[in-house]
Amino acid sequence: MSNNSTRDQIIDAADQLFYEHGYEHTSFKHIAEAVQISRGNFYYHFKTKDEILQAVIERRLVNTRQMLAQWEAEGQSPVERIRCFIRILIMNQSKILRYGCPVGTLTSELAKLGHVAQSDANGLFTLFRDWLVEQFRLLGGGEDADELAMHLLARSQGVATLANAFNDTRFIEQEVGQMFAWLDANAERLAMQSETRKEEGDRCLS
Amino acid sequence: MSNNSTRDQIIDAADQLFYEHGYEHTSFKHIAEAVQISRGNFYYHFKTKDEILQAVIERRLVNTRQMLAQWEAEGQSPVERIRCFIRILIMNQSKILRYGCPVGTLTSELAKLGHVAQSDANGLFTLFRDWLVEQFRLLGGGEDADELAMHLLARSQGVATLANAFNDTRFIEQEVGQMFAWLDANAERLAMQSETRKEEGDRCLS
DNA sequence: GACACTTTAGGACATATGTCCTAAGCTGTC
DNA sequence: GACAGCTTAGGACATATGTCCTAAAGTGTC
Repeated sequence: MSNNSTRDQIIDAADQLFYEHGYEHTSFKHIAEAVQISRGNFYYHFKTKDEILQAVIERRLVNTRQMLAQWEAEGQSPVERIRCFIRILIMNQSKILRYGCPVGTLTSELAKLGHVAQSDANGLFTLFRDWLVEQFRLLGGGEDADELAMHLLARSQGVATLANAFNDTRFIEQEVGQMFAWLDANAERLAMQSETRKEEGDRCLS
Repeated sequence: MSNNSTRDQIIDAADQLFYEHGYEHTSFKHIAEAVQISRGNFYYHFKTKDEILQAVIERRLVNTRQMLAQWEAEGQSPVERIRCFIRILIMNQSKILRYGCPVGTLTSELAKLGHVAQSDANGLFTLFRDWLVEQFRLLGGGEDADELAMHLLARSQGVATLANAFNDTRFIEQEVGQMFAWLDANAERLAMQSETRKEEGDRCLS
């Protein structure tokens, strides 16, 4: 999706800097220096700071969609796919310890700034939410699928925030273990429920 | 704790503005205008922006300690006290929907800025953490008390972050209900465990 | 009323920032 | 080689910001 064009390099650098130092605290100059181009050149590609933010969010949306699609393509069970989601906390451990969750911290900042792009950034959350809802539905979650999805999303957000504040690796591992257990328990419960429902259906038919 | 002195008014205004718009996005001018004083007068009370942040954090620490002490003074059971903590999400609902958790968003921002006051802000988390640990210990949590405290802290953080992003009141209520249930289940479990331990002790004595 | 101390007002100053302009360099096509 | 279009460099410009200075106003004490 991203080649080596100046424009893409700018988005890459901005993406990283926004994550590490926040949107507001990142200036044109910072980004230009990171890419080693002049501010004038920068302006040629992006007229305003909002434009870069927009591009960064769009790239993140694309990358996230791609990641979710890959998890699906790997053809595992819904439970295994949800485990992939939980495992992000482990995979991105060191970054999370230092800068928190890229999605959560960005939406929080934009909410405080009253920035117009806030709803676009929220789209990142929605992406994960909808995907998780789909997985829980496949597990037989039915009406509860959204509640389960939001619950898991919230758990991982909280873990990222506290792990960042306390700089605590062990806490992440601890909570990830609990989330796995929670997932297994719910998967089993939902399987049993749909089993029961099937039997009831059979009884009605006979 | 806070009287009506100019200094206190400044801290009040800064506290609120830092929460609503973020530390970096709040300028000397914003605060001065909120208090309706000149920038010169402002400078008389606080030489640097860091000094105001320090004062705001200290005030928050004092207020939080006071709140926790009050929960204890009301002389209820540890479970009821922990419920007070969970209920913050309900009490401060409208603010959380708009600006997220005051503690979590501040520590996140300071972490990104690499600000020296980050550790002081983390003290706010530590305050809640230690207090919760104490409550869970009273419930018989023993070794697990810290894990339970951190878990609850993380859950409420996650709820605040997502409620803010999705501007969703119902989600807060939903999750608060689940946290209450989680608390009751754990309180019961811990009570049974310490009961068993007591019986084992009795058996050893006999 | 004189004096010392605290508090306030208003603006100075250097720096940083977002935005914008102009001229030069590069690249491919005829 | 000429030309057009894309890309880049460098700096201009107005504004905002954190910090700092000086003078005046207010306040209480003797």
